[in-house]
Amino acid sequence: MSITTDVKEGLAAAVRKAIQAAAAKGDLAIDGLPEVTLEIPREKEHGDYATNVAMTLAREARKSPRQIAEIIVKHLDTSGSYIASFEVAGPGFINFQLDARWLGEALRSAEAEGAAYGRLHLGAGEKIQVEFVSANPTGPLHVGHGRGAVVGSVLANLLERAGYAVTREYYINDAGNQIANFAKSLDARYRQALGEEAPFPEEGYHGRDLVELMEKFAAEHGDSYLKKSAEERMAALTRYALAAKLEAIREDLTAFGVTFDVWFSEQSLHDGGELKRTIEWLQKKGHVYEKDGALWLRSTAYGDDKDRVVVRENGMPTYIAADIAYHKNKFERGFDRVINIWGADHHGYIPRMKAAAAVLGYDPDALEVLIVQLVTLLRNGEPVVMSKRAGELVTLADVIEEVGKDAARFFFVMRSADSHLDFDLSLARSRSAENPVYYIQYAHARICSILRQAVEAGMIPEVPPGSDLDLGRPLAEISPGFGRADLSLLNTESEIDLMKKIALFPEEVSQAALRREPHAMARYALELAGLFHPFYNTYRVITEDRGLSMARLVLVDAVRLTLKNALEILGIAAPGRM
RNA sequence: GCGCCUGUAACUCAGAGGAUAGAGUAGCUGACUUCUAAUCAGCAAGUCGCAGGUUCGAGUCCUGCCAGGCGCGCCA
Repeated sequence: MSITTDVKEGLAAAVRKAIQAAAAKGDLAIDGLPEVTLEIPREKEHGDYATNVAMTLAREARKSPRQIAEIIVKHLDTSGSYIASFEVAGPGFINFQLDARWLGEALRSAEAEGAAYGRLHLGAGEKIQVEFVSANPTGPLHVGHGRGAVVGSVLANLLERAGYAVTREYYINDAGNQIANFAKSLDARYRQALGEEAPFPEEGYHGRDLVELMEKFAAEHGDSYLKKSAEERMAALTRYALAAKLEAIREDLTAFGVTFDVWFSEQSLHDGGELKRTIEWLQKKGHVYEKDGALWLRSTAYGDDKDRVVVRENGMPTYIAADIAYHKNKFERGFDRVINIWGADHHGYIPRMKAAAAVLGYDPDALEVLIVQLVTLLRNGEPVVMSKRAGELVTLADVIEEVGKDAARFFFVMRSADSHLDFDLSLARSRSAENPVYYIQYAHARICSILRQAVEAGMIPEVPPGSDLDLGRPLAEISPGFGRADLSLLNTESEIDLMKKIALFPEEVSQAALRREPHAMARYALELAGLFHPFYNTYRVITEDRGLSMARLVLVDAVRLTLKNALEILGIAAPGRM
């Protein structure tokens, strides 16, 4: 799968064989084989990989960990492996030093795979749906949505790269109370646009966007809608405004590098009768009961702390009713797994939604909810004051305009989702050393610059069309000399660190995907760039020594490809010049 | 009151039970006739919220407290 997993599995197999041999000879009194795990030690002096298996065996084998480690090591067969040396150290670790050849192979596989480096087959075609953003179309997207949008889109990218069949979906809340409310707000704004003194609804949507929208509508249609019935008028205003708001949302998100495969309308569940059929099904199966004139879902039977109303006393279905129908629809579409990304203010909704999945006969674990904590917007270190009531808020579009798409995406995804996020606008905007986005992109641009120089120096014989070199292709494809480079010349600490980091990329993708931790990819990119810049400042790539130059060109090109792949997952540009 | 998230350097945060807890920023000292200084080298900075427990080993797991955020609707 990847060179690091091969190496790890090879080491684990060798250790297992040694334990087996020791047990067979009676040196170790154990039944069965323990699980052998390999880790990369924090301290370099502790080798490339280490195992703690001797410590875990101590109790069973009734010997000290160090004794056990010595016994294992005595039976260790290193032939045909990458193991160059090993030692027993500390409280009973077995540390392995590897032959540097494996790093050369890692570099070659990064080069050979190019844009596909880090593509895995973990998912084996499993179908996963990621539903995210799903912001109410009644107002503009704000910063909180921005974080959810980036976390969702990076997670979807990661899962796709890990080999899952991913569907990105946006659930449009275009039904229910809030839409009625929306309609009343629109009606008031429409009348106001026509010069009437229409009262604004108590719980209305105060945003300026609706004022502008209705001014536009009034300009287009005049007062013709005042002559129609209130019902007819509000329906028309709502249709008009929803279409406009949704289009604006779609445009904002597209500009932000966030796209969806499916836009799913809540109203369509009402219109198509799916909602009604779901409620009937729940009734037939006895998952609901009547009380106080309302219809309740027995969600406590599946771990929720109270039962939930699905149909109100007045006969109107609640939000959860539609959501149950929606999730039924999701599973019926054949998704093996459904991941929802919600803001922290919705976390209390998880148990009832899991209960709903269980009621529907699906495994509640097939429904995952990723909670994204709140965002605090800062400017010059001070919180940006926002009043939702007065309609004063910084929208996502404002943020993108102020700091740019790349910086905004990076800042939204750089922290773990369950950590509150301080988003400092002034920092994100600064084109300076403090800004981690540019740090990463600059590494990429610097490498492209080196490669351009290499073309001029005649080291790379064939130049791709355009010759700007911010291409996605590995140079190995266009330069046969790369295949012959002697990578054993890469032996400084800086170069070895870089090679190790590159080798780790597929594993990073897999872990970030499986643990649902998109921020790990941001961190990885930062760390890889953080190894490149010191290398760049210490060593020259293009020198009189042609052999060394070629080896270093392979190295920096592999860094470039890996950075580009990481940035692609993050949805951030990898510029060839800055 | 109950539930979820958070508490690690002055600040913002990494750190799936491992060995001496890391990075960036801010502070201080230095490096551009060099493949891009949007960079680099160095110095300084810690009772990992507190108290118990589990373990050969705990920032990491468990329990209880403390502090902050967010929820606990016939709103969505």
